[in-house]
Amino acid sequence: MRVSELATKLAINPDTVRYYTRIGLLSPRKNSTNGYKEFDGRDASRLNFILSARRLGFSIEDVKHILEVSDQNETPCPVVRNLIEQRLNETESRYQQLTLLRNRMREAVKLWQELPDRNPTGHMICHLIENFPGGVSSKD
Amino acid sequence: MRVSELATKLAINPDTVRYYTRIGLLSPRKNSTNGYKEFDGRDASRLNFILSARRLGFSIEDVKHILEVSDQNETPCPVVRNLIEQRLNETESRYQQLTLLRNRMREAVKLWQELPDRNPTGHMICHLIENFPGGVSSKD
DNA sequence: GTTGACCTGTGAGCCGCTCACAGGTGTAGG
DNA sequence: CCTACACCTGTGAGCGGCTCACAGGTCAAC
Repeated sequence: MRVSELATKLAINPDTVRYYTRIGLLSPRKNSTNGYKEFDGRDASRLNFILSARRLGFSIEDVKHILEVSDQNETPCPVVRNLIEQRLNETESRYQQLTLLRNRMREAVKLWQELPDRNPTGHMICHLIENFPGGVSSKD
Repeated sequence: MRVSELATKLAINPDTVRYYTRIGLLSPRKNSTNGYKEFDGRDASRLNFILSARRLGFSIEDVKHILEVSDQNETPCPVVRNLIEQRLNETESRYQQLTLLRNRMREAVKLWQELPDRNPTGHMICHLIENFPGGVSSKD
């Protein structure tokens, strides 16, 4: 199986397959006559694993680590349980940040419907943005 | 005012001030004897504007665009209203994605508490990850 | 033999900083 | 005047995870 066939099978970009190979997550044989990558069934399940892990929020570095353990025929499960706790914490934190951002943006859109346009002045570029609550205090 | 003083005043990294200067958002005078950047009050309010805009989810490119309009003494407000709609849409979409990811991760953590560790096999690297519901269908 | 769709490896681009580097400058203390 | 030492300079690279661009090789069908 060559790059594009594998990529099509798993519904991803061929360049992603090449990329994973480049960074050592996949190790296809190379056709000795033309140098093309040749993937087999094991490569396909390996790639399938990588994609599943990515969908669960594991980083490429995490995946690399998990594969190293598994490649030594040790169970990667403890590592996996450990890593997902960390990644979940980070995700919760990003989620909070993003929720706050979304709320600010929604509030801005709503608030700005009531406000007029204004020309910039020497110390004000856009009053909509600069007067939006939550900026750096100006009585500093 | 020099880089570090301005950075301290607005509680950001001096390198960020340098970066914004580098990409043309800020244009401090240069001290002719030593080449150091010299910021004045207008630079400070400009930077304050940039930071406020960033906190509202505008991209650097957006900020650049808004500043260009404002620098020609035109009101940037229509542009600002237009841009925030786009950014809000993108943010809502990222928010949905992140919510789904967070839910998958939480569910995985919960589900995996009931499941044992297992050694890798020829076609399975980590059953926790590969058997997690929502992966690519295997009856393909 | 020619077309045209595939393949190769490598380098760069995306975003928004942040850090590293090598060297110049400013200031306080001896 | 000399020495520390903290600051400043510009530029280049690194982060993550791809994605695209490039120049050229390969292969099947006609």
